[in-house]
Amino acid sequence: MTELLPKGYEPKNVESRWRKRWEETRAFTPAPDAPGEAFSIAIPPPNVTGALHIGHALNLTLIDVLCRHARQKGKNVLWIPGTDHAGIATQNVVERALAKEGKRRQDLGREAFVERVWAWKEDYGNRILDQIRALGASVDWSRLRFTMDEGLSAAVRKVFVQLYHEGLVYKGKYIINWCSRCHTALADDEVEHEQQRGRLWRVRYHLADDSGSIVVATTRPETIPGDTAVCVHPEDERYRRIIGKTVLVPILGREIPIIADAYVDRAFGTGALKVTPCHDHNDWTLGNRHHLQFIQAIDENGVMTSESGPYAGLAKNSCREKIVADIKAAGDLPGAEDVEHAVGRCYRCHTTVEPHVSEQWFVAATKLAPAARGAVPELTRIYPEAWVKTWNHWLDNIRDWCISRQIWWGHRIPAWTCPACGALTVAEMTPSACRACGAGGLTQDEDVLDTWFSSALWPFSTMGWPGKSAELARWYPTSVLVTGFDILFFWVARMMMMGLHFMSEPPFRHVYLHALVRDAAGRKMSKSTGNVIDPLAMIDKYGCDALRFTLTAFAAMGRDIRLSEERIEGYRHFVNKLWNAARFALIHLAEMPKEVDPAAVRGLHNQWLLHSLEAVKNDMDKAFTEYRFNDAAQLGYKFLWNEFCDWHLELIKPDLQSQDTERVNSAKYVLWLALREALVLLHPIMPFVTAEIWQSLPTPAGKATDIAGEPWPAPRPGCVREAEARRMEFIQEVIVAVRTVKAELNIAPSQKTGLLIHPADTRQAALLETCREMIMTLARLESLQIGTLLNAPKASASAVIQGCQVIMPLKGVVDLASELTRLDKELAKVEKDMTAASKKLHNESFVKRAPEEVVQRERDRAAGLLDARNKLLALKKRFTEAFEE
RNA sequence: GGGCAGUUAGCUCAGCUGGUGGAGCACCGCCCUUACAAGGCGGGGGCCACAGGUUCAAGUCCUGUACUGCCCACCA
Repeated sequence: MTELLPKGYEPKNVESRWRKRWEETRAFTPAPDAPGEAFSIAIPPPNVTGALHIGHALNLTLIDVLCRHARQKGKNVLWIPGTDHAGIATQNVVERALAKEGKRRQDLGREAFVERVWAWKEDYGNRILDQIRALGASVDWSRLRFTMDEGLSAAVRKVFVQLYHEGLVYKGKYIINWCSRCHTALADDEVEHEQQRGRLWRVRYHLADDSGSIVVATTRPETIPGDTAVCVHPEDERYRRIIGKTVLVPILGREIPIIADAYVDRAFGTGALKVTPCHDHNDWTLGNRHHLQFIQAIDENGVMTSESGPYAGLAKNSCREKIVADIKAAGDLPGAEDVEHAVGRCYRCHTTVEPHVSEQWFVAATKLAPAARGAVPELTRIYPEAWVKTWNHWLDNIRDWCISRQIWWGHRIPAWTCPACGALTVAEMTPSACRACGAGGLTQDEDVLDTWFSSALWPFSTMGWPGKSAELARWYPTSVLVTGFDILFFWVARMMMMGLHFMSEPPFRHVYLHALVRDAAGRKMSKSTGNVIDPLAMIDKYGCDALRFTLTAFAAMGRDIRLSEERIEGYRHFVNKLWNAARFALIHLAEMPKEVDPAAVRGLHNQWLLHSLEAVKNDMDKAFTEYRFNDAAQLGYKFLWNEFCDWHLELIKPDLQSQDTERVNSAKYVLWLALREALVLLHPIMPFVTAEIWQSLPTPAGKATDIAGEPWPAPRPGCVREAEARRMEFIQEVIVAVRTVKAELNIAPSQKTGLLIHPADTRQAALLETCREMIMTLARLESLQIGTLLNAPKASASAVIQGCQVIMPLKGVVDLASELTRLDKELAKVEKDMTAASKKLHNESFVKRAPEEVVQRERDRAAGLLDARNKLLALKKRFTEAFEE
């Protein structure tokens, strides 16, 4: 005996109960030797910096939908959860927290500071795990990972050491991007370029031999103390004769050469460029090509160095003001103009990034990239495909990846320097002696690795690599990577490079890049704009299933999602609709109904619903497999609401009251079957409400089970019945026609009327006769005659459906004029369609060149329209006569 | 400067390989019909951004234009 569900769906208790149950029964902890095709997904590990945002909610929902669907399809599914230590980002938030106590990390010292970050990680990391739970993510908690846990750290060291010995990791002095606030080097893609208004100054450099001068254009006059050349285009007639001469650096008076290089754009500025190899990426290249001097004028704190003469000790911005003033005073500033130019900013703290020369560690991405590029699309497919071009372009133009960071939170670089001979020892374990000379007392490199270095190993490091784990054997490569396109390069490309190199197989078969979640106005959500939608608050307010359904329904490939609270509220109605449909069903399914053969079930409406069910089963399955999440959601929505609730539940109501037990059984069994399967179809998207209802449904075995373990319903070919479905649709059209007539004539739906139907042929007549009760109930009729309209009163409202005439006698109260307007409207529509059809059919080339089947369809249509028009005209004539009488 | 998306009903968006333009929300009207008013039933509303082209036939394919958004890029 099942209990009645409460009147309204209350998500809170239901959700927490199921969360707990699934975790306790280890429902999502797969055994490597369990049967089924392997299916695995590595979670994009959220940063332990703060709370999950709506983008995470989208990401986790989509992954969960795929995982639950894969389980339904009998696959052996592994979804490993975890979090990322997020080097710079986490260090920054902890430093900010420290600042509130008036402390800096240096006050604590490295060890104490790192401990403090670990404490933060415990706290916030756990909050994030709870949020993953809240979203209903069916992850395997027994395999939880963190990028800095022991196993993953071992993987990091192993990878670093091996790449070092292969020459794919190297240390070198290069120009890198320096954030003076985070006090660390950044990789190229950690710099965000932003158009900014700036000023372009023209500065005169005098020739050393006093034979003239050359004017260069610069946006960064504070770098003048670092100038080691002036560069012009070799074919620039204006400067040709002075190439090779020397000029004096303004104010400082240092003598530097004029060089020529085709890199210079003659049309820009004055066509002459000052070269500062230590403070500009291009100038660095020029400096190397022309063997220039390298002078560091700005230090890592953004302060002018001793090389800057009178400006030493000034902050770079003050230096700029002062040097411009000084040059102007010297009469060597012939002009200045406003320009738009790109400025690099730190992606973590938005401080302007300074190109800086220093010794750093690099991964030879240039050598690893070709394999990664080649893997797509043969070994790994990217969805949507539009991203493949971007992928290729990025990998083709890649530069070596700077991986050392001058911060404290992260994987310390496993490289030690010998105090005796200065040699480097790179090893997985702390070495006791120098590799070169055997001396002891080695000191470890102070730097840590870029956070993306460990993320790059995630798909295999989480499965136990470098050990030979059962997980790796069973589940690597992962089936699909689901992530936002914003980390395509940071993460996806690097995983590909590392995966191919260390596992000889790509880390994933598919990459599904989902959109960004924006606000209703299309703006990026951010705390500063104040337009964030907090997923937890939404779950609290509307329930997890409503949020999940909304995100799924909006996840159309290749398009951003504009989300607003109203949308979530809207889909909550759908969750509730399902709930109430189930309540109705349960009233009649107190006990398991007697089984009937679905392929031989009685009743056109039952056959129709089972036919629809076959279609939606098939279509949704396909949509899930092809990552068309929005289609899957919509298919489920339509089936449940429009077909199951709006039609079928209404159609079986008379059955359920019937004395005919076979009829009652058929209705109940189809109701049971359709609801049951609909729940399974919707379960990947709405796990909680479906689990709760499922549990209340009777089963043949008599006891409640867990829908999470229920397979995707098998196809039932015997239920595919095109002809019966078409017939049912005809009956529906008739019913809608009656309702429309009533509504438009302002007859209350509840007011029962009589009806006369004149079928177009005997086949229709028979069909209508079998569906007499359905029509009477759903159209709310007090009487129904099926036959000729000879004895119909002339004062009748009418409609024509597939040649079938539907006549509703009007009683005194009804407004006769509005029926005339209605008929005219109907006629106008038919005539418009007729004109279009006949125009087509009178077009010789159409008849001659279009496929026969298209032409025939058009002919049939025209014939149908003509018939409808004639019948409507006749009806109108009768009606008009009645009106006149 | 290059590249990639997008432009369809008031709003947010579907529309696959070309063959009578859809959904949800919003709006209007009638209904508390015993699962659901978070509901039922019905309705109005679109020269599918613009201009060409291919085709018997174009929202759909091609070319160009205009906006919008994103990505990449060393023009000081």
